[in-house]
This record gives sequence, structure tokens and C-alpha cells, in this order.
Amino acid sequence: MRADARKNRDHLLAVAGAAIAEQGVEVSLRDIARRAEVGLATLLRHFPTREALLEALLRTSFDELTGRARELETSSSPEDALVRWLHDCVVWTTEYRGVTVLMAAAIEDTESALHASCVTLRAAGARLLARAQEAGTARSDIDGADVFALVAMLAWLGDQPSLAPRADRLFGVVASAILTR
Amino acid sequence: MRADARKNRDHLLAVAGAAIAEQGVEVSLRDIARRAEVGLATLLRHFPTREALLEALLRTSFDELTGRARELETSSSPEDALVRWLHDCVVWTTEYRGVTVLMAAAIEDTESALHASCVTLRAAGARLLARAQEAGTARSDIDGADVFALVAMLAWLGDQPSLAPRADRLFGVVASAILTR
DNA sequence: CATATATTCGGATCAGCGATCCACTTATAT
DNA sequence: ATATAAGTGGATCGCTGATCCGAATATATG
Repeated sequence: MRADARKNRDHLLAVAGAAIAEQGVEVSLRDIARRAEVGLATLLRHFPTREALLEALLRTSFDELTGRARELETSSSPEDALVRWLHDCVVWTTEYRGVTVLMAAAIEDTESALHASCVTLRAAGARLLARAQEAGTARSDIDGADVFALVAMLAWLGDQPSLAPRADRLFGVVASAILTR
Repeated sequence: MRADARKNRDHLLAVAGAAIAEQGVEVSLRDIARRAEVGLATLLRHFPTREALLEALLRTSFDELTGRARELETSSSPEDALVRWLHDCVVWTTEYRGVTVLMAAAIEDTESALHASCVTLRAAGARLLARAQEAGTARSDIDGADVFALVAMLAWLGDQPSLAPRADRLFGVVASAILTR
């Protein structure tokens, strides 16, 4: 990649991160391009879709979350590990208002730039769930896809201004439903 | 209202219902107007916002749901009444893909045409919850707004094609979390 | 260093959206 | 039959993301 292109790409990512933090993932791509003092076409060549832009922006976060899952797998009791990781996931999404809908769409769309990351995340959750289930502390009638859906639900809740104040309490309610104690 | 206007209004409602059933509540208003063989301006005069159109379209459903709540209040045990009504609410939203987001936005926006209906719905749920709480069969650390949020979460889940297959099972999980048995 | 060329850029354009304006039509009351 | 109030919808605005292509430029080569 040419040096000037690399510079534009990096700059766009930085600006996009700021814009999304302010306005959520549905922020106008034109706005991002304007704020980066770059043509819209330039943004769209580097990141042909909104998903592609997000994938580049969230790659680090995704890696951190899967790493966190591995870490908890050895450092905590199965039930604590599961609940803490779910909490980490939900908290993380609050930084990217609106990302949940895109992730839900991506996990079954193999063409989406976010697909692989979402599948990896779901697998990490499934491992933690299986561990708790083997220990007998998580209900056995749910699977990794259910956990992914539950996280998505709670994350979506946090995205809705009117419902967000309930997010913490309802996380507890849902967590208590997953555990068998 | 002039007779021709009334006719247009009714026709628009019928067409809008069909269009929304096919494409969800985010269907293009221009499309609805086109299918009704009417100018976009005409649709927008009868229903100045998407919320206003939905309000007219869903008024009957809203009334049915609140009526159903009253009915269950006398015909079923407190816990059955609560769970069945929640289920009715979630099932109902599946007919109007995407309506959950608008309802979540409307419940705190007193300007929204959907506001009153949402508040009424939340109150109906709060009554059923209180009844179950008094009977000691629902956890006491949640309130009507929490129930509204839980229904919204589950309804949203049903709107996401990739997560919808889990909706039934997770309804059960959430329901079991509300009840204290 | 000068030049060739492959890459990158972004203004211009397109079709779509909801919102608004206003000249025109039409139902209805007198 | 006519006056008038009510209703209509084409045209236009600013916005969105997508695409095209002539212009600008970084870089490799002579």
C-alpha cells in the first residue's frame, strides 16, 4: 500500500472511531469523510461497506474479548468466568452504540466483513458456557448461540436511551436465569 | 373530514398494513404511497410521521393487548397471567417487524404519536407484575418498566433473523427468571 | 535527477429517502 | 349553479450511500 493511502486509511479509522463514539455506528459516512477532510469515495474505497469500516475499527476489541475469555477460563470458577465475560461483552458494546444489530446480522451473513469476528466471539462464549455446564452451575438446555443472543439482547437494551437505565438490573436477572444456583 | 379524504386515509392504512407485513415498519413511505396510487404528500398529510401511521395501524392491537391483560387478571393465577400476557405481547410484535425500536423510543418521547399507547401497555404489564409480586410468585426487585424492557428485548430478538430461532427458548429462560419458583 | 506508470484521490453524478411548498382539482354547502 | 373550503400530488429541497472517471501524485526505473 502506498504511503499516502496508508496515512489516509489510518486517519479515517481514527476519525471514524471518534464519530461513532459520539453518534453511534449509524453515523453518516459522508460526515466521517468530511471530518477526515477526504472525499467520500476515498473512504468507500478503503472500506467498501460500513461493516468493513467497523471490522477494522473493532478488530482489536474483538481480540481482547476472546483473549479475556481464555484468561477467565483458567483464573475463575466456571460460573464466575461465564458471568464476568458476558458482562464484559455487554459493557464493551456500550462504546459502539448500535453495533449489536450489525453483529446480529453479520453472524449469519458469511459475506459480511464482521462475520468471522462474530463467529469467534460466539465460540468463546460457548466454551465458557460448556465449562459451567460441565461443572453443573449453568442450565444445560441452552447453547452458545443462545448465549450470543442473550448478550445481544442486553447490549441492544443498553443502546435504547429509554431502556438503558434498566440494563444493569436486567443483566443480573438474565445472569441468574442462566445459572442453576 | 371530506368523503374522498376518508377513503384515501382508509386505503392508505390498508396498503400500509400489507407493506409493513412484508417489509417491516421501516418500509419506504414513498413505496406505500405508490402502492396506494397516491402522492407522497397525501400520505404525509394524513400521517405526518411514520409513528403517526403506525399508531393508527396498531391502535386496535394495543387495545386488544391491554384488554387481554384485564381479562387474564381475573381468569388466571397471577404468575400464569403475567407470563401468558408477556408471551402475547412478544408474539404480537412478530407481526410488525421492527416496531420494538420505535416503541422503545416512543415511551420516553411525549411528542411521539406512539407515546400514549406505549405507556398504557407498560401500565398493564405493571399491574400484572404487581399482582404476581403480591402473591409472592414474581421477584420483587423489578418493576413495570423492567417488564416493558424485557418484552422489548425478546421482541427485538424475534426481529433479528439470525437470532429469532432462539426466541422461544429464551422467552422461557427470561420467564423463569421473573418467577420466584 | 528526470521521467513513466501505476496508484490514489475526490468532485460530480445517480437513485433513493422523508419533508415541504403551492398551483391545481374537487367535494360540498349555500 | 356557484362559491369556497378541503384535498391533492408534482416539483423541489437536503440528505443518504454508491459509482464513475479525469486529475493529481507517490514511487520505481532509466
